[in-house]
Amino acid sequence: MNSLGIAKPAAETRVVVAMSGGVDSSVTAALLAEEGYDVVGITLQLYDHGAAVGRKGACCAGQDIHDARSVADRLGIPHYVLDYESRFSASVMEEFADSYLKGETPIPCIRCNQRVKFRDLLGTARDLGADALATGHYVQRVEGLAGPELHRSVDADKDQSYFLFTTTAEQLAFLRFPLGGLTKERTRDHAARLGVPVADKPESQDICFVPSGRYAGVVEKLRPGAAEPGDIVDLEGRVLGRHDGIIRYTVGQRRGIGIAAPEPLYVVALDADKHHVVVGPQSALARDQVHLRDINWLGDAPIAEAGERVQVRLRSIQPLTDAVLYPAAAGGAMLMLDRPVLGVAPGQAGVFYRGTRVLGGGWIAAAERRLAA
RNA sequence: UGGGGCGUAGCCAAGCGGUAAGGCAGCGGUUUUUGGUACCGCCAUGCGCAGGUUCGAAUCCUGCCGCCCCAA
Repeated sequence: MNSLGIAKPAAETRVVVAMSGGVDSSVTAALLAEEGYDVVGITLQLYDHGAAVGRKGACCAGQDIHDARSVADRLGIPHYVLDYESRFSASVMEEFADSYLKGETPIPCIRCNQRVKFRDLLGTARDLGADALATGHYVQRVEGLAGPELHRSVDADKDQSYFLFTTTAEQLAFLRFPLGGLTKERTRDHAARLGVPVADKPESQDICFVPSGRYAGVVEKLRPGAAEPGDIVDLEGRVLGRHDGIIRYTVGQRRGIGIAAPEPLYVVALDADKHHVVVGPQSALARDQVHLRDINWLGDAPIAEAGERVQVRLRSIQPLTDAVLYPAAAGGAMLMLDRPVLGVAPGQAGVFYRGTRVLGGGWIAAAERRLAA
């Protein structure tokens, strides 16, 4: 049994590494190559920055691909660039735009993992005769009694399990995450030690196809006329001001509303039909009952009808909240939170944990406040 | 045009003789593989305008301008 849990010598184990051109995936490839695995680097070309942003000469995607190739050359491993632009567009960007039109707050990164990296790329890896697909995600794959389990990374600050909740048991069987047990600092140490060319590259943090955070422009590009102006109203429906399109707002948002009031105003809801941005005080954001759809369940047994005690994360950067999870119709679920959470936005993900283990997750469809007892 | 009140940054607003609080909005930053939240920082040489009193006024006085209210 080798370090990846496969019953073959490393040299006879082929591992495809998804190389983005960043530090993490580069170190992933480097570490596996150092151990003697038959590493094949693959970089996906997902979009054309020039087209997405409507301007030429800003081809960050191109630079990243170039970086990935440099790393592969340095490591002496084969490297392929695959054109996944049409798949990415169909599987991620179209839904991204439509989600905004519905007044939701999508997370394209999860769709990308679910529908591109862990579906299409994983299939390609199998076609290449690989034994596993490795990525630079900060999550852990732990062999449990009933098969591989998904766990949060050792480095709590870097944990990316929230973005991987859609990973299925079948995908997990084939996936490996060599960085899950490392801290970011140790990853950078490895990068320096192994002479990875991108060791000092800064963290990426925006949506990859939305440079400089101007996502509204991307949505308008994909859905011309999407940004219809409308009223900003309070909880009673009084008009307080105007906005340039609900696609520019998200539930829980404070800045950018532009209305002076005795206390800060937050976006409480988005009404796509009326083009209303509903605002109110922070207290109006409290939600303790959350409805989820398209649940991916990774527990050993089905969700208990009587309720499943879990901890949940409803936003990527947010502390875990204790809750009870109940199964619902049509592959959905309902969460009863022990304490109210602020800014629960439809379109975001709700991910369940027990200890460090990821039990699954779903997409937030709606959230409400139970009447205070 | 009799009586009363008010005019302080984009909005609200404290100050009532001692050298412009605070909140909201806005801007900048930190954090962050999703716009967000949170946190930190910045934001009126000037208080409707013009004079006067005073060592010193947004705060006192005079005039003007502009709003608002009351004239049953």
